[in-house]
Amino acid sequence: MSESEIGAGMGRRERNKADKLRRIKEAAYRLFSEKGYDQTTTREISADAGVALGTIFTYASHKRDLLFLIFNDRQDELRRVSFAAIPEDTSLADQLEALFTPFYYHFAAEPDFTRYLLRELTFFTDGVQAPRFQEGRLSIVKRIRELVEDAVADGRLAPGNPPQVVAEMLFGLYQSELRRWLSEETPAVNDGLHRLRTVFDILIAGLAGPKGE
Amino acid sequence: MSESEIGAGMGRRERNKADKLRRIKEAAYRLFSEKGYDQTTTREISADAGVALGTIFTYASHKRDLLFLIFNDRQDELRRVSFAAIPEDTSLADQLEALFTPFYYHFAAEPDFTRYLLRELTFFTDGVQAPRFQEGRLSIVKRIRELVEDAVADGRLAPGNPPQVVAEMLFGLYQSELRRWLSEETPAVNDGLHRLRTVFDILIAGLAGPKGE
DNA sequence: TTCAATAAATGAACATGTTCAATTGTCTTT
DNA sequence: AAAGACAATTGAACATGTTCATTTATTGAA
Repeated sequence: MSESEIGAGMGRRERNKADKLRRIKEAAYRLFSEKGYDQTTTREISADAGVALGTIFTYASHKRDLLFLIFNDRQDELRRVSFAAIPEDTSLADQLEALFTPFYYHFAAEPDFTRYLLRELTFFTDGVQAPRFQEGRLSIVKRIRELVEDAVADGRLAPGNPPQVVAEMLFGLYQSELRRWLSEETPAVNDGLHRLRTVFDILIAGLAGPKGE
Repeated sequence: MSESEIGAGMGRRERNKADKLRRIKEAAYRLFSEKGYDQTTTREISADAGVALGTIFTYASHKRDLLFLIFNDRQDELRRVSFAAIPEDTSLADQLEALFTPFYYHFAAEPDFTRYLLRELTFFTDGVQAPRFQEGRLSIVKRIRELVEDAVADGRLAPGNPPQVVAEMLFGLYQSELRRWLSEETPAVNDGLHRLRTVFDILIAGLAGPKGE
């Protein structure tokens, strides 16, 4: 299904394309990870992938787009795993922690790459690959919204708050926590998750406490 | 006090420097606002400011740094106004709304410039001007923390939550709201502030409601 | 198989951010 | 005032992202 899969039913043209795309992804990922995004030149990537310089720009509209090209495949798989890991019949905080855990493990394994990714993504929606990346984020917010709605439905959360707003708050807090966590030299998964859990617990319990403000 | 102020007690050298800096700031701001950050070249800025190309890079370490060079002066003033506007003897939500209101007005007046600023600032701490910008953000978090501590002290908020974490949550929510708000074509101050207020109210009241989860 | 049509790949040329050795201007000392 | 020391400025040279006219490869039709 994905354009990167090298199937048998493809003609020569498609097979060559898929192969070039794979080589470009591999070269870009390896170089970005080893030397850093800024220190890697598009010429190096093209040489390493065994394609001409211009070919890079038929697969990614610009260098930034390469980051998303690389990450999009992983994101699909990550999201699948992450959604599957959400337990039922438990608290919203438990569910959210389960949802985000795979992301923390993945990002901890490649903190440099993740930092470049986060840096380049803000307000960046043009390009060939970036829209697919943004879609992925939206689908996470959507899943969180469903969790919130379920929790409200069976009384684990109070009704009244717009579920979309609540979902965006939770995702916003995740993002700001992620940035803080990645600011550390070598972010530890447990630290990051623990802090994220704390933050979610505070939002659920509220700052005012049981008696209200 | 600020290096950009053109005082009388300066020698020729310092006066020339201050004047060049002012011209560079003005040219960069005008061009960024008119044509956008990406569409403005450093050559244009240098020509417009009446300095050589290389001179740009003695005041800003790179193009990105120009954004912070421009914004830092404004940020100082903004923060002064903003802190002064915080009312006492009222709810934390009111205080936070007052704190952030001047920022929303300022950003609404130059949404394009603000978008470039936000885009470039993530994980970006090197350069000559960027550190001062980051300091500004830290001092806002610090002020929020004080507000939280005061609110806990006189019983408007429940004790028990680490004030630093709470302050960072509030600032994180502000940032994510700001990004969402600026994603709109022409962001309206009232819409943005209303949504921010909603988000703060939800955090203060908690998702679980009075009875707890 | 041959040929036209189309898609893909190429890399030289260009655009633009950044560096730095050389130059110019300012200040301090005598 | 002159000279030496120092700071600031300069722009040519360089590095690197991106474009695009040209070339090459693949496909489907005759």
